[in-house]
Amino acid sequence: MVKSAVVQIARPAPARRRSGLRLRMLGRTIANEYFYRGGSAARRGPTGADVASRRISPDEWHDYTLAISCARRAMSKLKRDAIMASRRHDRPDDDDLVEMIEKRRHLRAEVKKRIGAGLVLEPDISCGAFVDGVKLRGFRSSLDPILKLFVSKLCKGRYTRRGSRLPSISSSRDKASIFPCPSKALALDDEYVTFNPMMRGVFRVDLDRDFASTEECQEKIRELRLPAPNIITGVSTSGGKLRRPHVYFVVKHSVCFTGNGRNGAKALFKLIGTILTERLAPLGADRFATNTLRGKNPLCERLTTAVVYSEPYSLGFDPHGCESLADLLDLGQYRGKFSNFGAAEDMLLRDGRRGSNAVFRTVGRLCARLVHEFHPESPRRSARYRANLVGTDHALEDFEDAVLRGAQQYFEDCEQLRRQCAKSARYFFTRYDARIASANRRRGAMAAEPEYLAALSKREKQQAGGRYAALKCKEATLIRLAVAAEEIGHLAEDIGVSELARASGVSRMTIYRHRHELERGRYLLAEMRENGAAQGDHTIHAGPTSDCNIQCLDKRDTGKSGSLEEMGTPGAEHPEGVTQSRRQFIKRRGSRFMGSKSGKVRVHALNPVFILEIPGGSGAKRPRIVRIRDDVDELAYEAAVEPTIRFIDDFGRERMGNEPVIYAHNGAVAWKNPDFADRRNLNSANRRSS
DNA sequence: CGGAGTCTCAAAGGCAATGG
DNA sequence: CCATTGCCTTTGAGACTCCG
Repeated sequence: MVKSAVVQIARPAPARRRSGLRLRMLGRTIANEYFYRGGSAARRGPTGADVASRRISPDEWHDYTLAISCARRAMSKLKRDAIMASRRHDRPDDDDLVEMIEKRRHLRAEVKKRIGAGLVLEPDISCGAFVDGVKLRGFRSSLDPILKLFVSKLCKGRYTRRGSRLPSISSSRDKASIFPCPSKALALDDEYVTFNPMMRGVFRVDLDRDFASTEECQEKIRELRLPAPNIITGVSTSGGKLRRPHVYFVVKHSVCFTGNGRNGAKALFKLIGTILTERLAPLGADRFATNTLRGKNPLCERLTTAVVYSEPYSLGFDPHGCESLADLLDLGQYRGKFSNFGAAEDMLLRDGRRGSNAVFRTVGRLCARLVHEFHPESPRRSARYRANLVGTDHALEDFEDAVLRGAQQYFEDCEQLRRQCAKSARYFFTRYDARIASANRRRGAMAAEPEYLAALSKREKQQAGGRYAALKCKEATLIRLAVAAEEIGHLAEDIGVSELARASGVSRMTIYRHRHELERGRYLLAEMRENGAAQGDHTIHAGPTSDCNIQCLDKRDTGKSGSLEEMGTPGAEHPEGVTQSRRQFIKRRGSRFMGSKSGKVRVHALNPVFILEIPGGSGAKRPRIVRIRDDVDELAYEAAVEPTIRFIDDFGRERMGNEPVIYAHNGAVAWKNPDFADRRNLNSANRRSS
């Protein structure tokens, strides 16, 4: 028994990965270190024969694979040894091992059966509705690229989380009992799945009401002036109603939610999730949703899935053509309206009322906070629009008024307050730089503006970083000058240039440059001391801070941006009332499932052309293309659905072998896979589908 | 002669991204 | 993780002129 276990353990292929020469070198070094046998094992890893002939024991094999895994994760030797020791400690004994191997063998067989023979669904009650049975092959995710992307937002089947040997994907037949499933392929047949909590790329909104159809659901969402969801999933009742659907928005690049993830991107992700729920509240979205990391599974064959928009979104601006949710939702208007945003600043303002120069400080903070709302170069679109409409001078006046109104909440109205407000407002307005504007400069270039930084391209971020660095450099010089002047005992303006240069250690030229900003240096010094005192830090360091919160959102997409072609605006395509929409042709890249010739699809997030609906149960064999817009002319419409029809062809071949593939167009006209063209079948299918 | 003021240009220096 | 690139101002050396 034990011997057979040994042989089984050795079955996995030797760790000859093609992931790089360096990796192999590292693995080999460690292999040598741990169990050098002076022969082939060290060079190419142990084989089954090695193990069988007892030249390498199962324990050693475990050590070997674990050592390689540690090396791949670039661990220190100390940590590696600790992990290996702990693994040795709780390694299963031989009987457990045999059981484990049996389980895995069974699992592999299940997966093989699912992929090969297909899925047999028994008639059953699913999510509170009866669904009839059906036999299907293949996976629903083959039908549309967005479904595949959705799958990538789930955990892998096994061993995804470091330090955890538990399967990380969970699935279940109902909402209440979720259980871990060791295979992703099998988990995707269940009604509920859990998303990857570490890399989040899916927004799930739960709509707690029934809809007559998916078209109605999409229509209601459109009426709320929201971008089209990528996927709508629910169960169809016998009356054809869509019951309590889950609405999904999928983001192309997931946001890292581990400890190392950037706070800006996390904040933006959470904010967008909150806003989507808030805006969908009229349709029954639960804004106190308990777990947004679990949702109805669009790939489950019992549920009805509608693909409304098959291009993924991005959080902020994406140079490669993904439409930005921040843009489509007009995030600027929500600033300060949700918890965590603006609350801390309110506290600062309240606390700032004490002290000798309270007016000066409070007005300054008010200005810093409000200037974004009025400046013509503000990152906020609404502010830019308004400022350009009324003109810069008028915007400045408005800004002064707003600051005064704000200050009156904290201080008695008097001439001195008005003067201070006007002076500070002018100061902030004239020195406003949108690229480095931030509510809290000490935190880095654009840390307090998640919606803004996400909207920047890589180049723009670099530019902003450069400007920010330069600004900090200048401020450091100003502070040095202020410190030197203080040591001399006069105002910097009253000290000779050469003397001040000698005292401060900067060049004369630099002092000439900053002659008119010496006062600002004093202000910065005072501010720095104040902040330092608040944090119990009495050393003065004028250097820049290093904790910038910038998440690279376009890091991995270095491919050619050739998939995006800006085109003219055809009249038939014009969505009324949607003024800022960008119309694009997005060319889908060809792949195995999309057909060999990729077509051009005219799509837009605010007004998609059609919905691809895959019903649950036996209806899964009959996907429907539902037209949801009347203002598109026939030719444009045909061009839009054509690639999708191609996908369905491939999908159908995979799913049903030689059975005819039927898909209804708009619920009335049916096309059939031309390979199986048969007029008679087509007509009967048409009757069945309508 | 030394301080004040001006100009030019290359180097510095910090931030963000990238690639191995 | 680390070296490197790209980016953007600031900075400083050095040269020059003017003036008391």
